[in-house]
Order: sequence, then C-alpha cells, then structure tokens
Amino acid sequence: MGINIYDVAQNAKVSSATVSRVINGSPHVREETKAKVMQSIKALGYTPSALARNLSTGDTHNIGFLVPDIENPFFSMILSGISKAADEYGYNIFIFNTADDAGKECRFLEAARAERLRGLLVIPVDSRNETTYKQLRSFVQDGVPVVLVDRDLRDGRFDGVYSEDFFGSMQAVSCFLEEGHRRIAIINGPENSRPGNERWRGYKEALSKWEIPLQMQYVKQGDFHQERAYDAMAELMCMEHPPTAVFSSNNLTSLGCIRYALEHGLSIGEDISLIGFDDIELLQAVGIQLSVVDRDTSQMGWKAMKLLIRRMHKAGEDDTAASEIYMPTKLILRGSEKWRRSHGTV
Amino acid sequence: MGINIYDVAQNAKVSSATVSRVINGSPHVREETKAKVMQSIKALGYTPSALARNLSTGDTHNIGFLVPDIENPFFSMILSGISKAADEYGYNIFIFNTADDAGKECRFLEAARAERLRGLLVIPVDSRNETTYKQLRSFVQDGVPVVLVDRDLRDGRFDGVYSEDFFGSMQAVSCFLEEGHRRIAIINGPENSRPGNERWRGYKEALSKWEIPLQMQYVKQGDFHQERAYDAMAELMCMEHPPTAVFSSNNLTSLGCIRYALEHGLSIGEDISLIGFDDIELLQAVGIQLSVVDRDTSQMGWKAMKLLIRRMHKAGEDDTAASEIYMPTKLILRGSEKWRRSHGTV
DNA sequence: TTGTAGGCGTTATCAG
DNA sequence: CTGATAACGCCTACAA
Repeated sequence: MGINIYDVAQNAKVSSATVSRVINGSPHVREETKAKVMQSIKALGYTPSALARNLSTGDTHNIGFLVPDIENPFFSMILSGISKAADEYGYNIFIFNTADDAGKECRFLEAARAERLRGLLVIPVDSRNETTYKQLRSFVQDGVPVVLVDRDLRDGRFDGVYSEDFFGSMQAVSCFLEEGHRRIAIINGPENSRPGNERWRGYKEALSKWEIPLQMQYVKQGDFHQERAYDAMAELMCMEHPPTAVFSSNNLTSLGCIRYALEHGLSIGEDISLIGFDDIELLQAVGIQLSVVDRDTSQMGWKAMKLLIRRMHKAGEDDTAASEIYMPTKLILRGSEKWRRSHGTV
Repeated sequence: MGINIYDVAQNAKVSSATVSRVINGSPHVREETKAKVMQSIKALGYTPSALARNLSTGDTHNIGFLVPDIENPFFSMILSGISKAADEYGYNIFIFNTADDAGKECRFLEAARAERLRGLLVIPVDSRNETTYKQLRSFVQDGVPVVLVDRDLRDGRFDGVYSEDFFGSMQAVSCFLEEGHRRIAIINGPENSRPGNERWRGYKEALSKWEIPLQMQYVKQGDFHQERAYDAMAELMCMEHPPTAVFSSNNLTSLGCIRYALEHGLSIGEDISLIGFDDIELLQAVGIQLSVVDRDTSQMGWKAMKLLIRRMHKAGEDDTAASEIYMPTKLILRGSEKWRRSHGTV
C-alpha cells in the first residue's frame, strides 16, 4: 500500500483535514473543493485505512461471532442471519470457531479484546463455564455489548436470543400423549446447555400434566450428536417394554434415531413414533416425513445481530436490564408422530 | 477500556518501550524487569490494542474469506478447514457472505481493503466477472496474496485450490458406461463456474472415449440447486427414450434428482442410476446409498489457508508463478450406479 | 539493558 | 469553509 490521506491532500492541493472531511461527508466543504478531492481520491486509488480511523476514533465497525461448530447446519443458518443484518448496517464479522472447546473460546475472547471489537455474538461452549462468564462480563463492563444466541450462560445477566425450547418440547410430548402414547422416551441434550435443559423440562412437564409418572428408563442422556442417539435407540428398543414414541432433542440426534429405525426395519410413524427438535430440510427431499419442533433459525441470528446493534448504538445506558428474546417454535406434524397402536402394549 | 501501554509503564516504573519489548518477547529485557512488567499487565488487566499495533507495524493478522453462500454445507466445510489452519497460525478471519451477488462481492472487497487485511481467500461469485478480477489483481499487486478456492477466475493468474473435477466427472461417467449405460444424462452446473465447466468436460470426454455420440437432449442446464435439478429430472424422465443414468454435478442437484425419483416411484440403482458429485453425509443416515464423486472438502479449506500463509510469509517474491493445488477426487460406489438392465432399451 | 522520540494514518479541536 | 496540530496506542531506531 502506501498511499495515504496526505498524498491525496497534496494531489488536491488542500490539507489532510479537508480530505478527511470529504471522506466523512462533512457538510462544511465547498462543492468545488469536494469535487477536487474526490477526483484525487479516484486518481490515486485511495482507500482510507480502517485501522487508523479506528485508532483515532476508538470505534470499530467489527463484531465477533463465537460459534461451537460451523459445520453444523443449524449454526450456519444463524451465521447467515447474522451476516445479513451485519451487511445491512455495515458491520464486519470476525468468526471464531470454538469447536466446542472452552480453551479455544477463552483464547478467542482474548483475540476479540485485542481487536477492540465493538460487540460480541456468542454461542457459549459450556453454559456453566466460569471463565467464559467472567470474560464476557468484563466485556460488557467495558462497554462492549454481548448477545448470547441459543445457549445461555449461568445466571442470565446477558442479553440473549433463545427459542421457546420448553414450550416446544412440551408441545411435542403432549402431542404424543394425545396420540395415545404412554411409553415416551427422550434423547436428552447435554446438561450444560440451556436448550438441553429446557427441552428436558418440557418433557417432564408434559408427562406431569397428564399425570404420567416419569420413568427414567426411557430417559437417555445424549450429546446432540448422531452416534450417541443411535446407541440410545438401540438400548431403548431392546427393552422388554420399549417406548412407542421417542422425542429427539435436536436435529443430529433425530438422524441417529432415523438411522437406527431404518436399519432395523422399524417403520417410523407405524412401528415407532418420532418427533425431533429442529427441522432437517434434506429429509423432505428423500421422502422422510419427520414431525418436528421447528423455529426460524436464520431469524434468530438476524435478531441477535439487531439486538447487538441496538446495544452498540446506545452505549452508556449499560444498566438496562438484560433483554431476552424468545423465538416461537412451531410443531410441524408430518406423520411420524403417529403409530399403529396395535403394536404397543399400552 | 482506556488502559494503555503507558499506564502499564508507569505502574511498573519503566518506559513504554520496555513494556513493548516484554509484550513482544524481546530477549533484551532483564528477567527482573520483565517480571515487574508482567505483574503490572496482570494487575491492570492490560491487553495490547491490535489496531495500534497493526497501524504501527503495518501488518495485520487478519485475513478475509469471501463465500457465496454460508448455508451450503459444502462451503461450511471449507470454512471449517480454513478456521482450523487459521487458528493454528494465529490468524483471525473476516467472513463475508457474498450471497452469490457480484455487487456485494465488490463492496466486501472494498471493506477488505479498508481493513488492510493481510490475505484473501475467495470463492468468486462469477468466474468471468471483470470487476472482481481487477480488484483481486490489485490486491495481489499491493502485496496482499489471494487464494481462490474451488472456483477460479478467468485466466488463472491466481493461486488456487481446486479439485480434479474433470477427472472425477469422467470417472463417474465412465463407470456408467462400463455398467452398460448408453443413455446418460447430466445435470450441469452453471457455465460461469470452473467446477461446472470441468465436470461438463469430463462428461463429454468419457462419452468420446467410448465413442458414444453426445446427445444434447440428455444435457440439462442446472444451477447447482435442488429445484432446477428436480425439474430437469422431470423433463428427462418424460422423454420417449429417457436416460438410464444421470450424472448430477453437485450435492444439491443430487437431492433434486433423488426427490424426483422417490416421488415418482423410481428405485435408484434399479429403475434409474445416479451418481452425484460431492458426498451427502445425511443420506447414509436415512439409508440411501448414493454413489458419489467425493473429495475432502474441509481439507481444501485447510490447504487454501496453508497456501495463503505461505504467500503471506514470503512477501516480495510476488512474481512466483501462480501455484494451483488440485485435490484428488474419489469415486465411491454404493450401488446407485447400478440398474436393472431389462428396464432400459439399449 | 533501558529510555527518548518519531512515525503509522486518521480524526478532531482550534484558530483563522 | 479551511488549515495546523495534537491525540489515538503502539513499535522501533537511535542513544544512553
């Protein structure tokens, strides 16, 4: 590079201050000189350095996004929503793939601090991680707003965009109950994540409303990944009284369940009922009608970014209460929740 | 914020230069003073500003990644590979979702220039776009290396990481031919993309080797998306002499083909044969055995980043010839390439 | 081994 | 409306 504001000033025979004014659209510049400057800028192919500008104004247009796994389509959708809003408002995005590693998360937050990012969008690795919590708190205290997405962090003093996991889950399980199911299994999400916990709560709540006792043999701990769900299914289906319905608490676990069913000749929606959390577009293409608790994932990212922008624009008023947005879920019934009742021994 | 190198210096009773030396691990600092400084840094919670540092050294640790569609799992995998390598070498990633829009691409490149990024990884929107070409050339001339990924740009004067699309495609079609197919259709990719063109070339080459005349009625223009492929399939299967095999030139088009087949009661691997380009992990979970031309996508991102890093580390030697890396493809046969020969009229 | 001082490219505050 | 000039936070000769 090399060409700077002085070069332009010299070329246009004005001072650097004037060039700066032109760049920033100050109204106090004569049209004539403005034109001159513009011309020089074009001629020299000058692009102002955001670095210098930021240093001078102490104000970046960059935000950070910490995500546990970019390969997961769910997070890609969130990113998509974020980038849409960011683009609209002229923000750049630093992306940090924490790869579900709290250590990396910590390191990335350091990097974020060094870069003097203006705000942070984060999907924490571990809902209970003390270090993350402290780091994020200190960001907020330093006037760098933080918005959590999908997963929360401890006592909820952060802004966040979540979805109504509890309600969605309850609705799904209630649907099973109305359908006549009484032995309903759940493949749980990790305990250290808000979505995992809330969906588990919803499950219990639905049972309780129907006065069905909670039977722990139908509760399988999962990790939001396919393999574990597959194994859980195996265990469930080998029981003396296997469940007639399974509630799978995220998209990947649903796949594990489906794979097990297919491999073992179980027809979904007949031999075994299944409702998943989060839709899987691909399934439609391959003719599998999975009922799911759906939500607008991309919209979650979008809203999170919008919220962050709002916070960034009105700094100072820190001690506003944390604002939490809950995205509605929608139960989409496609048939997999049904069953051939004769098969089950109620 | 506010706390800077001078605050630390004062606290440690040394000069700012010494603090700087400590930060940058200069060997010319007495252990004693170093300890003092470190302590002050901790005590004050000081984090050096990357902005100021960059401005001073004229040297960022940030690179940019321009991607046409983050929602596409193929690109997510590339990003995953990139971020792995970036993390390893301490680079931060600016992500720009061009959303297949050349205008955005242009704007993002401007932003990248303003941010004084150290290097660029780009998957161009349009292989023939003149503006993009010029912008990227000027980056290279200014010492900002550019590495293309998957898609190229015009006359190939850029570094790039591609895959052996031509060979992979030829292999797939040859497989069909060996299997006895003679009416082989192709769902093409967009003409303005290298992968699209190369796969199309491979198709023709295979036919030509087997001295099978090219029949344009079996060639359908696609756009790498599901819908168009579905429609193409519809047209193909309604012909008097429908193809017995279809080569689908990317993952999304394969889905369109599969959806069509399933919806119309065509058994893949019996009534109709299908080979796709790029594997789709999910299909395995749902029991669909699709044969595909596979490649290590994440590895492509990784290699691209490594190449970029190499370029960034040895600036100056600009006029080295562009280095192009071609990732091998692998034909994975799972059965969908087979057919019940009786069905087709050869 | 340590300190002084100038520069990196902008913006912003004053005068004029 | 325009031009000096001092920050912004750090690095790096050059001196000491």
